[in-house]
Amino acid sequence: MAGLLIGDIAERAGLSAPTIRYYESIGLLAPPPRSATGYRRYTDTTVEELRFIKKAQSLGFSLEEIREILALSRAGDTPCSHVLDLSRRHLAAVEERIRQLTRFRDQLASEVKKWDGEREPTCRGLCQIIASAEEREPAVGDIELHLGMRRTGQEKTRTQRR
Amino acid sequence: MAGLLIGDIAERAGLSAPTIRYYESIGLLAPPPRSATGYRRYTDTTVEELRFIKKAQSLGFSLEEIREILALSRAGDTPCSHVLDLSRRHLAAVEERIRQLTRFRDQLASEVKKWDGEREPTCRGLCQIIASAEEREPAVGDIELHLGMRRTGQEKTRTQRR
DNA sequence: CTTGACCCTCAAGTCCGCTTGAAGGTGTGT
DNA sequence: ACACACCTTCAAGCGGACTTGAGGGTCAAG
Repeated sequence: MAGLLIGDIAERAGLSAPTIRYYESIGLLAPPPRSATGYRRYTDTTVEELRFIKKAQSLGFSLEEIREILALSRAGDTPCSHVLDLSRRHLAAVEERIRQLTRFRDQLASEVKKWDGEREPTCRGLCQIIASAEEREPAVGDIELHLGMRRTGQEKTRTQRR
Repeated sequence: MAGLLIGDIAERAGLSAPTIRYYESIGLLAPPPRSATGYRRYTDTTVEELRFIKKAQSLGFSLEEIREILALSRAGDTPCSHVLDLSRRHLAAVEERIRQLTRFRDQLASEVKKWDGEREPTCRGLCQIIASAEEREPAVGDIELHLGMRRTGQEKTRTQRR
């Protein structure tokens, strides 16, 4: 009787029950105690954890990173250069992304505004904005963040033949 | 003899040969002429197209959207409300994302700065930043852009029982 | 004429974050 | 007793953007 069913915390945290089982299966969430008949029994703290996960996710952390963060945070308040590293890498990635998106937004906004008025929108306009966008050269050791940057595959260098 | 091999344009555009074949297979890239022995023969304009694709991608357009844009752009300079729609939706998504990332950056930056000085970094700090982040409620009709926002599953409402 | 670096196709695999389905057990209201 | 909304596990599927592998052909240099 004591404890919330999986559907209850799913509803409170705003995700589905299967998702919660999935999180447990990948070690993101600790397995909760079970009732005599095998039902998972949760407490409100799990709801908090789930909300934390959702927020971290929306900020661009992957489930893997969140798992790490949660593990570290459970380990306590000890100094932790790893967390600092993680944060710094995120910060750099976020700043670069903001810079890039801002430039894109400015161009796109001015184009949309131009169209909103009298002119007929043409595809050329949009294409030119894209074409003139600064190319982002993914550097070695680039951040593997999920901030909308697609991973770029490794480019095997061709051996010169001709 | 005339024309670049797939490996050549791959190298010049900065992607892999299989990727280029893949793009062709999904109709993103027009099938090039072939040599007598079946080798794809490209020109420099394909390299330009591939670079365009890369840029559009880095700005958050999906391959599907890029396909659309390219199709429209090939159709010429004709008025096109679809492009305007597409641009406006992108603009809204980009602005929301910038807003969100900026808030996150500010918090993260101040925390990292605090740690950079004298204090010992703790995991709690990072966790608190995340926990205090504003939750993004994905609205109905939310833009399906790939700007780092994860899709949220539909939440089936539980029927009240107890 | 062999070696080795390219090219071809087609199918299948990968990663992430889930969702969906099948097959079955539980708990409560009527 | 029955319906019905829950719960369980395990397996498979999905979407996007690729990558990898198998099996085989081509072309230029040594």
